[in-house]
Amino acid sequence: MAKKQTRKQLIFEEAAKLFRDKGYLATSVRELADKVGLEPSSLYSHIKSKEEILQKICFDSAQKFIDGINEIEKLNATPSEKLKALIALHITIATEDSTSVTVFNDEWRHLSQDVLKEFLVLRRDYESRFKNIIKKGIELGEFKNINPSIALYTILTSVRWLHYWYKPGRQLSPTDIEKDICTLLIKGLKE
Amino acid sequence: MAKKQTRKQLIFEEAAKLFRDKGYLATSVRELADKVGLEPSSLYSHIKSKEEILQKICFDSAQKFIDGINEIEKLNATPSEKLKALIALHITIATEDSTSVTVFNDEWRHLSQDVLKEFLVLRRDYESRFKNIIKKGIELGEFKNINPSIALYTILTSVRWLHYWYKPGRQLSPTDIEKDICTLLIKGLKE
DNA sequence: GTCTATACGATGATAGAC
DNA sequence: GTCTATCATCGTATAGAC
Repeated sequence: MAKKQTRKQLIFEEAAKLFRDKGYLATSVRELADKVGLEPSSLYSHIKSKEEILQKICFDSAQKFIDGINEIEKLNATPSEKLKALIALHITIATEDSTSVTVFNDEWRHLSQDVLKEFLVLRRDYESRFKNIIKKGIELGEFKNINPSIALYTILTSVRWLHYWYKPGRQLSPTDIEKDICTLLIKGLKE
Repeated sequence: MAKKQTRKQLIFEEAAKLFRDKGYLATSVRELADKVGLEPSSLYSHIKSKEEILQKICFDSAQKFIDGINEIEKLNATPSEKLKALIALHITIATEDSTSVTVFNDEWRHLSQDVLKEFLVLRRDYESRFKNIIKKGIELGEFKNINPSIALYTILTSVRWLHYWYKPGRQLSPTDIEKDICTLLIKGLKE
């Protein structure tokens, strides 16, 4: 049932790759049409607009992070364990679906006003929940007393290069990467 | 002598802000002209092209990082101390000149082919020198034995959110931020 | 240096035949 | 659903008068 790739799916996939490689604005509808083997106008039988594609990518990715943090919050676990799970979540999403995540990370600002607003609400909410876990850890004395926002953003962005470096064929598996990044962020680089 | 702001300087400054806020491609020459109070065509008495501005921003920023690492490599210091100095360098540049750094970070890919190539050579060289300091630290047993590339990119990107969060008026000074980020990356979040 | 006027290509998107 | 034809708009940049 989910075996056959519809043309619509193909369009979204090729668009994601182009958006990732060149950026949303630098990707033309003509170029996308070319990639999927259609005339530009034919695309519009499948999509409403170029922005519709960006919207889907951004909100689908956002949903993955939200689903992840929903599960993690439910865990009966310490803040340390939750933080580890969050880092793992980011690494999993970044390695399993690197194309979408790149677009989600870098191109969201080209969403049109109303949609952008909606997107930023989701993001702010996610960040706030992530930060609460850090705060709780500090409160309980599990974490060092550093500024929670600084910790949050440092951790959030410190996995944002993965999509650009990680290639499925590499010697390092996502698990290896996760181990090193967790070590670095939680125990520090210093021996 | 450097007191008077020339119109050319004003153009570059306003362009940097627009590129930062909207992205290079989303910024039109018409809009830039409007910001500096000129007709679009008049800009071309001061600049050769829109891309010339992007080039200047990217290469000027690159030079700051290169100057910084030049000095740090000369220090008679341990890898730990050099790493701290490198993190401080990134934070200083990101807080003192956040506009340019944002553009440098996010918009370099819109440089045209030849210039882009040149830029990537500089970046690769910088990253390689940064990585060597990490490798040396691992070799000497000062740092944990984690993958040097992972450490490099985690550290590099972990200061890349600053320009978006840091406002000169904040309660936290660049020194405070530097302290927390260094603690997090070097000693880890865990107490 | 600044202006008005404009070239001219690329853009996202639509109309309507098949 | 796909095509050809086309639109309106906007992009960077230039020409030439003042």
